[in-house]
Amino acid sequence: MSPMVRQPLTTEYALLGFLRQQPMHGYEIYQQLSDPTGLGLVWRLKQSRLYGLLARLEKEGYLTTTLEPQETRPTRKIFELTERGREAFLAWLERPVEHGRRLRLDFLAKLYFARREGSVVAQRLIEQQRAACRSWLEEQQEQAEGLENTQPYDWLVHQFRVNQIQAMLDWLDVCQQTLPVGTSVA
Amino acid sequence: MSPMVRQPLTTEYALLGFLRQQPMHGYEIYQQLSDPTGLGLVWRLKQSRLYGLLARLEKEGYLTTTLEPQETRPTRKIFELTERGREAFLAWLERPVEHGRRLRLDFLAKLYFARREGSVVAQRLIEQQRAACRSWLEEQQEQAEGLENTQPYDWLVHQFRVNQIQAMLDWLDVCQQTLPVGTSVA
DNA sequence: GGCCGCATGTAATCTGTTACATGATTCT
DNA sequence: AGAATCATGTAACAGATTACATGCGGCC
Repeated sequence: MSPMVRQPLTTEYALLGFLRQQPMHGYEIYQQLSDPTGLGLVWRLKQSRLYGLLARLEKEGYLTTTLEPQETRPTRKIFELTERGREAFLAWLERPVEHGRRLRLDFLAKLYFARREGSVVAQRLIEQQRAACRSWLEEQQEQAEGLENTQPYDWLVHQFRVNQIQAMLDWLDVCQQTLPVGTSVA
Repeated sequence: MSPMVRQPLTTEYALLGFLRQQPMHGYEIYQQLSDPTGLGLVWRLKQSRLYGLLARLEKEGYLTTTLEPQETRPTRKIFELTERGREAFLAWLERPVEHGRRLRLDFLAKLYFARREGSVVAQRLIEQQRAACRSWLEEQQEQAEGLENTQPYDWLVHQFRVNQIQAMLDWLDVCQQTLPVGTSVA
């Protein structure tokens, strides 16, 4: 049996994402992700949990820290991405989510960071996700076939999913259209 | 400070729902809810967890048990709804869910049991839920207003929600139309 | 005098998953 | 011989929320 390496949670990837721009201490990250305009609209994280996740990410080698003492306030712990952290983040950023229920939080978080990376990255992510959604849609439509009269409840369940996925596809279309094409950000 | 009585989880209401029809032992409930045609399509529950939840529901007075010894197999524990359990279940059944993310599991479970109660109950539930969805939709549309050019990410987030809610409303419409009108089941 | 902002955490509790345990019977 | 079915659970762990703890400075 292999030692089984833990994958970071979406929340953790988001923390790595904030540090892409520049090193920051915990409280500063907290303020950025709490911004009700921006990721705060989608994602909520308690302060205590934030510190716990940062500590774990450091332990697992995604982050390094340096201490910055202050005169009157508690010493700041400045977090910085390691190479491992940078790679893990970028790999996460281009993977589409693997289930419809993951659009609401995970995909919206990916989109937030992908847009920061520039519209090439964002367009690629959106296209990947569209492909995944199309394949889910087909699957659900197949499974719904012929059920309408024999298993009305099952049919309704599949119809629910079909409608939700169709709405995601329409929305991804809007995303694609509102993004500038092919610009890359420093 | 009041003692703060715990509300059952959706999973627990579903267990109460199965016992609406007749008293059953744990393993029998497990089989019914694992039926891949029916609730099993929506809800998954591990056996060990099932027994834990049943024990808690009994402790909290929603269920009573009687033991039924068997010759060769372990003694069965037959669960039966108490009056308190019956009331809690019926009250849950007519409450719409209070957030869009709850449609996928919670509402589909309610619908499953509401249909068993008869189409009067189901129609009422659906109508309640439609009203809730319409109010969410308005709220999201309001919040999206004017954001398209100033806060493109926030606008996309609201558009995502608008699309999802709109798809729910369309689907609820289909539900209403496929149900027989005003029939009541014994 | 009391609350908010800065800056860090620990501890308890709850929900849920995974793994393990038992032991007879029937099916392949 | 081995797997599946019947029928019950316990124990360990992981994720997430809630509450608690500390301590200074500035604002009303």
